[in-house]
Amino acid sequence: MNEAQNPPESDNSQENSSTESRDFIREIVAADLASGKHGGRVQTRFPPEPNGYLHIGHAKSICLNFGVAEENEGGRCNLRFDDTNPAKEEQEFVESIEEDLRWLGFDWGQRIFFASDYFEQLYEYALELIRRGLAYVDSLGAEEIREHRGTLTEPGKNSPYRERSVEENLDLFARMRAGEFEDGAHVLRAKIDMSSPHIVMRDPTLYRIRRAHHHRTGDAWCIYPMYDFTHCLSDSIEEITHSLCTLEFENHRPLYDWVLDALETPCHPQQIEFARLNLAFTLLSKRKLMRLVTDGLVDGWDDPRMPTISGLRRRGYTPEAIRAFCDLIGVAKRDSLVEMTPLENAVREHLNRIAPRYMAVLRPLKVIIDNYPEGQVEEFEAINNPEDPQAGTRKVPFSKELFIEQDDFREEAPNRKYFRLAPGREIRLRYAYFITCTSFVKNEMGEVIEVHCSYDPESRGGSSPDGRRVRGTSHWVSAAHAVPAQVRLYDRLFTKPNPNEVEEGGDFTDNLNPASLELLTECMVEPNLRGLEAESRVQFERQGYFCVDRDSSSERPVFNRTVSLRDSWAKIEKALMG
RNA sequence: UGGGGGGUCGUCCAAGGGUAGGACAGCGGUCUUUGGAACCGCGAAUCGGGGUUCGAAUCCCUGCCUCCCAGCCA
Repeated sequence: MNEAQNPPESDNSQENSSTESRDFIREIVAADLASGKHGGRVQTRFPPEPNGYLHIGHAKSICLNFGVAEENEGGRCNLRFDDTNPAKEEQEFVESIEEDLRWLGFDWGQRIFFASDYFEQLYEYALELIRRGLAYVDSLGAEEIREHRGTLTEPGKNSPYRERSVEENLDLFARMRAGEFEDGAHVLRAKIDMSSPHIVMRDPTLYRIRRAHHHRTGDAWCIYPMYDFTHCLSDSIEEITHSLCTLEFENHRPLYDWVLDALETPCHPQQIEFARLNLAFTLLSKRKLMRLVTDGLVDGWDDPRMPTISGLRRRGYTPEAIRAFCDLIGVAKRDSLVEMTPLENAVREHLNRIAPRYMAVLRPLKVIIDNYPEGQVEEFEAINNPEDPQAGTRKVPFSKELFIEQDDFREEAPNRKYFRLAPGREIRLRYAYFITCTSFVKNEMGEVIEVHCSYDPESRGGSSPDGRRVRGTSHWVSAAHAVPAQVRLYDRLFTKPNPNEVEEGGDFTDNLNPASLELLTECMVEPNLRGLEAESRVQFERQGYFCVDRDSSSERPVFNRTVSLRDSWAKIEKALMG
């Protein structure tokens, strides 16, 4: 939440120099600016429909639209809710969208608009279209309209109502508005060309009758304008110069231009299409994300496994990381499937710079230092962030009984490259002492439950006066001081790069990863980790970046793993095992 | 079989007739009190076939592959 107050990253400011390559959209904007095409203005807009939560795919569009505006002198970007379908839209979504946008670090000043604010104007435009003989009221049913539309390869047929007089159309349309007809009894259509090879041009529907409560206009209207009619006119009303949208709207551009050419409008914005983001192992479709939420397949829109902005936030992502990611992937027209790695890498990169370090043992194994005085407690000074000296230091208590990570001990060292604890092996406890394993204890299940060590008092602080080399360093928590915590480890939501790839008759939920959440309830963390604010982001040394969940309490902190640290030992081990 | 788009390293993005480049991933190394970070180095691509040209990722022809469109959704 506090990030919203931070100015956007300016690290890349030098990349804006003219020698840097620009994407094709910025290229067009620059050329238009140079030629004075839109009177030297740059005005974009981000036009979400409030029918779901924003996701990382929207972030791409947001960064593009707000970015293009920001980069140009006097450039502006409007926030406009495309709320023309009352059946799907809700106030909750309007609020979440604004919140996510602000959190991402964008500002639209007073320029927040709603397509529904233009309903009256839009209605006037429709009247004008009718007067010009360019629109008519069709009384065919939905089914019949579909039949008349033809197919991809066959032209459509004119509706028998196509040649109604202007007067009759005006009268009917007014009565549609007045509520004289049942839902679906009539529609207003543009009169274009039923034999057009562009299906979108075969007399597209402009208005439909729909008695539904609208989140803003309430019951004031029973007719609602369609996207194709609304969007271009809204753009024009707001004097947008460049209307950036995704590729699936490329087919609609002839209609976008037709409407604006058919009417006298303030201006004629240029629609430019770019490829939407696809992210491997997840889904970027509001409809499908909604399904995950409503079917209880995830824990709400902000489940940390969700690719939503709110999910990423709860997962521990930063706005800076998301923006850096959007920067990295670029903008083009070709379909692509972006790997998860650059996203993870972006957050690692940012968190490495800002996240304070702590020690936390996720899967504890008891270590007893036999030659350490019973009852003695020492405090060691630990560096909060080696990347940031300003972050200072903290004290961590140490005593005879500790917890280390189960992974940091083996009954037998597997190979020469293994630097961790094993009988006879010496390791360093971070910031503390060198210890050597002398023995271990197993339970009746054959599991190691206790490791005995001796320590070298000379190695206090983590280095030995004789200069002997110790390759392995383990993090640890003093048993007597440890705070029990819960940690949630997240993995990819789906098992396939493209979750939509399913067996005949199946659907995307078949590809849900059953292991996307692993709950660790026995974790032991250093006392300094108690009482952090929700959404605090930290690094657990040697493990990864974690974020304090809102379910956290000071008796029982709860952490979500944002992303693990790069783990080159895991790679070595994997390679060894073939 | 209609119309509209798109095909460049594993991935994402450049090069707009003149040495195919960057980022990420990968691999190798240096350093290291996080097997983290940082730093250094190495491999790796123009969808196919013709043509124009001294010279083609780029221009022309042709073929192939792929995405989008038949909502009273956006």
